[in-house]
Amino acid sequence: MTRMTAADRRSALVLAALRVVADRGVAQATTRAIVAEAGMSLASFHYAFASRDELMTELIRHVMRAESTAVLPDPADAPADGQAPTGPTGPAALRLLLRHGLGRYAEHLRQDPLREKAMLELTQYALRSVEMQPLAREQYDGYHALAALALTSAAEQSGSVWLRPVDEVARLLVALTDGLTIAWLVDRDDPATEALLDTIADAVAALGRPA
Amino acid sequence: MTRMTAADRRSALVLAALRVVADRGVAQATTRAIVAEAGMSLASFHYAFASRDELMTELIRHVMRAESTAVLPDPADAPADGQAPTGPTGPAALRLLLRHGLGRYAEHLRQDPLREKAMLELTQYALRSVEMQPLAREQYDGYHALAALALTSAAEQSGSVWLRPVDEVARLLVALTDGLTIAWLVDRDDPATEALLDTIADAVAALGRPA
DNA sequence: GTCTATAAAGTGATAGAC
DNA sequence: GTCTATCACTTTATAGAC
Repeated sequence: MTRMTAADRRSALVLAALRVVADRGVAQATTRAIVAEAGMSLASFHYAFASRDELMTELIRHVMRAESTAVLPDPADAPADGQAPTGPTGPAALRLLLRHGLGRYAEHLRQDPLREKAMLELTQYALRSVEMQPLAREQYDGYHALAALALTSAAEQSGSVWLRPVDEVARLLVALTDGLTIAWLVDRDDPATEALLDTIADAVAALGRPA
Repeated sequence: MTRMTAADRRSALVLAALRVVADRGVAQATTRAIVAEAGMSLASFHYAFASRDELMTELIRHVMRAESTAVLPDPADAPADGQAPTGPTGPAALRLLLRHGLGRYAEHLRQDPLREKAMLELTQYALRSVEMQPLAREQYDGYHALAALALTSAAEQSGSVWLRPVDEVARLLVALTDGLTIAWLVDRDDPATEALLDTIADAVAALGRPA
């Protein structure tokens, strides 16, 4: 019917696949379900992709890129590199910065739970395939680097230093977000999650001290 | 061929299904794969279970029961209820108790990574089904209760009290184990995981103080 | 009770008309 | 390039012989 470039068709199929995975899960993301969501014929799928696995690989690559930017703090909120702290400093300030960042993630999770559920499923899916496992690894390397950046920025902004290497605190932070995501997806307990965010902020802030 | 009671056959199929899920994933745990693993015919499956979903429900129920006991500390290590601390006390003792318990979990994970991968997959699977979702919720309620018990015991043993409600610290601990499990399954980075355990012990111990 | 054989539906992928 | 029609295979589940 409609003429599209192969690249446009691939990207449309990837986006449709993401919606299907989010709504119904990886197992139900069949080629037929995906082309129906994209409004294409089955043959168009195989014109754009050699196989379902090729699409899944591209899908995983796509969500990993998108996720990294989605969790990034608004650049307007961050001070320029190497600048001196502008607001209040000390342990309480560090704790507040952490609490604020965590709250933003929780809000993101509540607003689009299917998306985070899909991310977890896609990670598991990648872990089952030798070809895709490196993608999962790259993704988590990216998360760790991103968390390290955010933690360094928070320390600078609050005039603090970390008592442990920032990479280790970053791994802790990533583990915490994964864990709180699963916990919330399982019981959807908002008050418990808010309390958890407070507890996390306390615990992580205890790993810093005034510079 | 061999005569078995229906209950025996069901339990044999559940155990076979767990092996298949661990080795090849939930998606590959077809009825055929499961009966092959159990050394039965396909018809025997449907004699014992009405459907594949009925088996999966029973499998999830089974692993949840088993997991709770697997992570429990050796009763020989724990002092009797309400007893006064016997060893060293104070923040360092609390941190050491936490680090020890975390180390035991990490060892469990390293020794049987497929099992923990299967647990995560089964949780996701349960979250996709309205009938099985309550099972996931029960499982995590159980985890939280178990973690609260372990944390209370650690505080008693080290003569400490928690600065936050123990249920909140418990939720933190469960989130951390889930998160570190995913991180390790993704990159299998043992040194980073050991460092993470140290960092976790520091951060969580900071939530306690001497009684 | 346990088997073999098969039904019924779904899957990824392709052929061939246009 | 895009479609319909179909192939070859796998899936869950059942029928019916023994």
